[in-house]
Amino acid sequence: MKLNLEDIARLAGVSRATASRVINHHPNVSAGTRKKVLEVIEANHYQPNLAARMLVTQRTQILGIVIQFPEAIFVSEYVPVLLRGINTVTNEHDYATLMWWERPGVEKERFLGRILQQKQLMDGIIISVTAISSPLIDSMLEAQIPFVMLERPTRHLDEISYVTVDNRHGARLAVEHLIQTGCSRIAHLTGTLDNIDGQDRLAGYREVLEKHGLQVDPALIVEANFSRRSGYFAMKELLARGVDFDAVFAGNDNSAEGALQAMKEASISVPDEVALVGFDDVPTAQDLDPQLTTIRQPIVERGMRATALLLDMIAGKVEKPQHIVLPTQLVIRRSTGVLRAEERSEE
Amino acid sequence: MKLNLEDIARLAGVSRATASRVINHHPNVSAGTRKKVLEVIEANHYQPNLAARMLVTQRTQILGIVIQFPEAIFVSEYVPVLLRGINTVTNEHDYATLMWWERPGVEKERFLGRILQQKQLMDGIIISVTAISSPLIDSMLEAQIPFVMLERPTRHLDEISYVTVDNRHGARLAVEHLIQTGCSRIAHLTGTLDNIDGQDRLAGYREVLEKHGLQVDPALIVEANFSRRSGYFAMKELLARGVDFDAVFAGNDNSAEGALQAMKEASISVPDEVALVGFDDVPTAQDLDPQLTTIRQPIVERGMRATALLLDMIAGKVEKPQHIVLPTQLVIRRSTGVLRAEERSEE
DNA sequence: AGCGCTCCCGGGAGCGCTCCCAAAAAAACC
DNA sequence: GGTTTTTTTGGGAGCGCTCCCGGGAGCGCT
Repeated sequence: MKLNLEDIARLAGVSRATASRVINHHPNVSAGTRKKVLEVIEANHYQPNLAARMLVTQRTQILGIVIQFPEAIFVSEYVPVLLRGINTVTNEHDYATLMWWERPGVEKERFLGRILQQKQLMDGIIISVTAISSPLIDSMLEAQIPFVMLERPTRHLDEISYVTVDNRHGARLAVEHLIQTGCSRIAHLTGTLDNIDGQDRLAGYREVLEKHGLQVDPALIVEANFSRRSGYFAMKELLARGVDFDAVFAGNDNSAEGALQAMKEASISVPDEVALVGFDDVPTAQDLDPQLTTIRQPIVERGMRATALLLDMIAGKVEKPQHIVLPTQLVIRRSTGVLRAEERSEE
Repeated sequence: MKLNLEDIARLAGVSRATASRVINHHPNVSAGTRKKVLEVIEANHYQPNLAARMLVTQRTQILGIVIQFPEAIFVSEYVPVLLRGINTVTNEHDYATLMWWERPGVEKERFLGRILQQKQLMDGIIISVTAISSPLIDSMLEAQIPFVMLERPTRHLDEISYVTVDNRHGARLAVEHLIQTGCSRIAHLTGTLDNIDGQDRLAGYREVLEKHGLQVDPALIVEANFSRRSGYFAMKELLARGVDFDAVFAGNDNSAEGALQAMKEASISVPDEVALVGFDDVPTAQDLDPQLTTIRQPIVERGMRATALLLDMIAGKVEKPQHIVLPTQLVIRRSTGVLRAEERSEE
């Protein structure tokens, strides 16, 4: 009962080739026949068979998204916002997205095997990994499948395209801001440290302290992993250490939120006693009490640019790997005490 | 350079048909030729072309997952845990998953159109919607595509398969427990109320109160939406109302967490002054301080069962729509004050 | 030896589409 | 009006696979 292109062509009184042209928006079809064919298609709710099309075009119109995040980070706001960015572009280009979500450490080989096995289904892949060195990357390179990373890789830099943000610069902005507001004992709750974003933010933090002749006190650095809970416990740990501090630069907004909660429980006032800066500027950063000063990274754009780049690569429009670094910017809110309530900047 | 089945057959000295039999584990192939063919496949890293296979078998080996959640709920732990359950089964059966995530209210028609357009790519679909009435359901029924819902639908009950949990019973357990521990002014922070799960939990709450001759006080019911933030603000709202209460039954663990935070800020002790019960038993329920008494629903199993059912439907093993309701169970922890620390039950 | 039966195997059709190429029609030009 | 150019159309091959069907080899039995 399902009609195929042949049927449509017959009903419209044209050849299969012409009907195909209409469907694929080829220019050389007269207005009359085009209209005729479209009517028949419409009347019969015809939809071209995608498998057949894939077979001959060697294109699937599907993009893979590989996310190697632990659940704790998967549930952070970063992921859905990123997905939103990716989807914006895929939707525009009629691409579907095949999602691969791997919890690190869980059946690693099988995961990779499965991706490799189904790689034909995807015209290209967007990869976001927390762990810096992943066998995935090597496999992708070997498999010759177009892919774009969302983090700066540590190896094969000149063979891999990626879209990232200027984490180091952002971290510098954060710490500079804290210093300018008069803080001198600045703690850092790190991000995931086998993740390049986390490393870069830590590096930026160190850099600014050194530049200002402040010593980098290991007692002020607590390792966390970008999750809210880790921020909470890192802050508890920091408090337990009994060291003196007047500001906290958290690895991201999530961990900042956790840290804030821990400070509230310890009756420490933000920003009066301790200034707090996050990173990312996820939507909820503005909803915290106090509103969170943070480093904005264009998450949506990060996803969009990566996707657009990937599509260009698939289309053969990109000759050599592209490295895109999006800017970060300081967004000042209440948690660093600079603004009085009436001065709060609007979005 | 890419080999096809023809090449493999030639290299192994057999016909294409025989090579195909080997690949598809057909029985009638002699051990010798099977071995031969497998060797050639192995040596050349041959992978069958999925598009061609799809074209002839009419199967894609892809499952669609449609999630209609706002971002706030998407980031709750429920989603990744559910996905984990689904993936467990799809992985076992070599199915890939195409994910469609819709933020309610955002370009609804286009979303539906896209799914319909690509429905051929999916052998079946798993649907989880917050909004009770969704045009999606009607479209799916009309499109004759096998699907399983993760919530009990309100219409077409006898045409739709679903896997849900006994929300109402769970809610009853929660409130009964609170009453047994001596609470009488029990507040409820509802779940999303245009969601059937949320409705059922509210209904269970009402039912138990009435059964015990306690009046259902509207002042004790605050609408929330399953997100942590909504729980936080709902609790603030409840406190602002100035009504007396000695227990809170939250729509889920996330909102319970938010409520807990609000109570901490208001210096209300849980469980000493107010007992708190959640719903879901997500992993972090045990990490809260105090650990959260909650109603456990088998989230992973919910995903697994739905997926398994869907695969059975696709295989034609299911003649009429199935309705699966998984049990819920009370998990008592510190937040209802029943257990002293040394009595805490282990998992 | 002859018969029937099972077990293996190969030939060939066909899934539904795109795209090349050549032919036909239309348009443009002198 | 004839010729060249451009535009529009159709025929046919081919993408890589599965599966039906029929033929042949091998085996056991009378």
